[in-house]
Amino acid sequence: MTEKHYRYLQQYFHDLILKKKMPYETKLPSERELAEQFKVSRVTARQALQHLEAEGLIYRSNRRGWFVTPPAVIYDPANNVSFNLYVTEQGYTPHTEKLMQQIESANHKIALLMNIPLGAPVLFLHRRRYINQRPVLIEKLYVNVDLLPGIEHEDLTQSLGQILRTKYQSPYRDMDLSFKATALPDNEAKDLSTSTGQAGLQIERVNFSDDKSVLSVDYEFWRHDAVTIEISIRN
Amino acid sequence: MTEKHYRYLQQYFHDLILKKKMPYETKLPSERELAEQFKVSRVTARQALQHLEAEGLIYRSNRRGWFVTPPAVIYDPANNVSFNLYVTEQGYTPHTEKLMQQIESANHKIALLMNIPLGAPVLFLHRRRYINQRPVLIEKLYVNVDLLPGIEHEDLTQSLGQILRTKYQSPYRDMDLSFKATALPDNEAKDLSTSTGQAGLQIERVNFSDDKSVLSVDYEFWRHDAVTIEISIRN
DNA sequence: CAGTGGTCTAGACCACCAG
DNA sequence: TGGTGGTCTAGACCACTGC
Repeated sequence: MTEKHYRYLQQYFHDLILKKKMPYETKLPSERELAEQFKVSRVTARQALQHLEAEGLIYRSNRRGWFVTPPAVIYDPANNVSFNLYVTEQGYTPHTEKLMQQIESANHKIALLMNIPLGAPVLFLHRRRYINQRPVLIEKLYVNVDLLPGIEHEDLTQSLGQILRTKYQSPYRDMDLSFKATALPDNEAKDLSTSTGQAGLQIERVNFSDDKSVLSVDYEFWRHDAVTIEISIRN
Repeated sequence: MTEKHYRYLQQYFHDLILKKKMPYETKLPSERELAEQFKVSRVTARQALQHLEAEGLIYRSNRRGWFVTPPAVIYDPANNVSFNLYVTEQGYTPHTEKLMQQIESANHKIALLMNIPLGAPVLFLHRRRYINQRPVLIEKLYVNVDLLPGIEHEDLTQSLGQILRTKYQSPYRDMDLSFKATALPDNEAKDLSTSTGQAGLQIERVNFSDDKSVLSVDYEFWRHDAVTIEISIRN
């Protein structure tokens, strides 16, 4: 027996979804139903579902069930377009939720990056961002308040780049980017109402001003199936 | 009972590995041994191992066992440094294996990208690249032979960028990059001797010459735990 | 050949979500 | 409260690796 049982179930939904027979956000039958229909144990059905999840074709939401994944949004971190704008331009509906905002003391890493004293005040911003009501991104931002006085009184569900450009005449220019495919940490997985250990894409971004001082440091955790990064390098 | 059994095992090795008590490439005990030692079923032990794998702390090699993951290499696709060079510079040993090389007819997608007729000859190159004897990257390359006559007679285990620079005075300059965290396709998973559905990082790169013609199109599939992408954007 | 991970079963209870 | 996914057990056989 070289046929793997879970492959049937996987292939079945793989084909259905790619042929667009199942619209985005469609709920799949329950694991118990699938197990019965495909005459496999529930464990085997789950294995198939987990493979489909890894392929990015379906996702789970907490204990509510499995759903067909909508298309990934295309994101160019080097291009200073706000989340709200590029999501809208691609035909989706963005939404940003501020989970926390507070002035913190810079820890070692942040102090070093921003070239400020250890313990100096920085603005910490914790946001959750949605595409079509689906939470796709957790963002943790550290902002240099010395360079941007009063920033904490702005509407921080907006794009920071936007605020800097319009209110501070201090747009992002240069940046250092880092990407890593890794499991979402437990907290971020929970905030994205997915399961612990779920695959994700981690982005770190250090934003510099014209005079090369660090305006902000940005940590982003994306659902792996929600985003494709595209960057053009032009010399 | 709020304690999850698999968490004990996961935490145990998580701590051991982060405290560097287990050197890279150390083999873990077998799943059956772990199940017995931690008094859980083998299924539960496997779940813990899969979580550690998602974290990038351990990896599996075919049916040989589970091993501690070595550190990820840092890769800047925008910087024209060859694989051999940047791997070496970071203290590891690179190796490249040519799996296949042949002249093919351009399919629709490649013809469109390269702006050549459908069916025109292109050089297809299929390579596997290793870091410290561990296969980490599968590369599929399409090269514009019209612009680079004789390229098929070069030593194609070398960096293509290197060859272009030294032999053709036609270095890569501009490029379009795309990244996506996704499961490795079955063939690539097999070539990397990991399991199907394993998390990976997919990179697509279109390389342009000085006059904006397309020199090559590059598809890369990395083990997710083997690489961190770093790019600097300077305006 | 022995040992490994890969697949699979037929149950069970728990934690959480929605109505 | 009923249904969902999340966790878990104690087995079993298969496919492949390495000796």
